[in-house]
Amino acid sequence: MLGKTTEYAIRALVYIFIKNQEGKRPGFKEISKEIDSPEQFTAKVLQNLARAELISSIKGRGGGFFFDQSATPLTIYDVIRVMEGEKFFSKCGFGLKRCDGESPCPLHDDYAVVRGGFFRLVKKETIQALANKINEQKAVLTRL
Amino acid sequence: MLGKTTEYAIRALVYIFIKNQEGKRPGFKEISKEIDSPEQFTAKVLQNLARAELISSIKGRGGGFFFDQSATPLTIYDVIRVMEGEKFFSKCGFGLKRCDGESPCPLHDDYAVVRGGFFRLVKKETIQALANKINEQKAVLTRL
DNA sequence: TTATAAAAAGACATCAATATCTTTTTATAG
DNA sequence: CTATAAAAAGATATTGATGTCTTTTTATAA
Repeated sequence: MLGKTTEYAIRALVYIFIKNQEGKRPGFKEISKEIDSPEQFTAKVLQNLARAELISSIKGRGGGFFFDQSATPLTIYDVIRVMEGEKFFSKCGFGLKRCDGESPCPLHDDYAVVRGGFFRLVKKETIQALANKINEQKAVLTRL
Repeated sequence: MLGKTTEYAIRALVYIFIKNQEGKRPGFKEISKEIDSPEQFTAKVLQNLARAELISSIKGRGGGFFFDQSATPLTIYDVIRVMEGEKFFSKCGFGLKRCDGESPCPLHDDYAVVRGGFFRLVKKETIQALANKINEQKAVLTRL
């Protein structure tokens, strides 16, 4: 479903948020270790997230990654949009270049329902909500 | 969602079924032309489908691809299973190696619902049903 | 029995996603 | 200032998915 790049992004963001709550700004080495992702590749992912302004970063001693205090909760939707692009949510399940109510593929109607469910999920869930589940030990961030 | 390989497979199977209804056995050149897919690559996909016995093929003059008369309707699920492998339906949406009720990722419950919807869709829909939609002009097989 | 049509098979090519390595820039501590 | 810690950037490597080309096998028609 989601690419590894996006999975790393979501896991990294959750971890960053959790550490931020403790008043810390983790760096990419710590993050990649904790979320079980390749170090340098994770650095690139974090760069992209920072460039897209989903997080902020500070270079140099004592630097790292963090969410702005003022920031509103970040939806999974926003992360996917940045990492995979907007078309991710509209691609035809049957592979047609164009597919809509006008000229639908034979899966169109059924697929629209499933996709709608996915869309609602990612619009509802936020990095902060996921972090809370981890904090409350209702879910885990990694499993090796 | 699905790889191109799987998309080609589904479109090809629908086309083959439609032609079979007319008493014909299309070859890969005709198929790839009609479903807008690369010729040689489609030949490989069809080989795989034949090896997996989702369709049959006959070599030589007058040969081509076809469904056994006796065959029961073929679900999209079966096609995906052959093309993408069984794990396609159980992969964690968060990217964890292990993720279940026991030790869930923070997306697990919500994701299970969406995935369940997808699962039911592909278990319900069949190549034959999709072909009927095309025949009844309720849907299209290609759009260039 | 030979020519031809078609799928099967094998080898190779391309491209995007994923991953690593090295160098540069920036900030801070001492 | 200088050493050090950290992110940013650039270059390169690997891998898997996708795609192409060529040869081989098999069946049929003439």
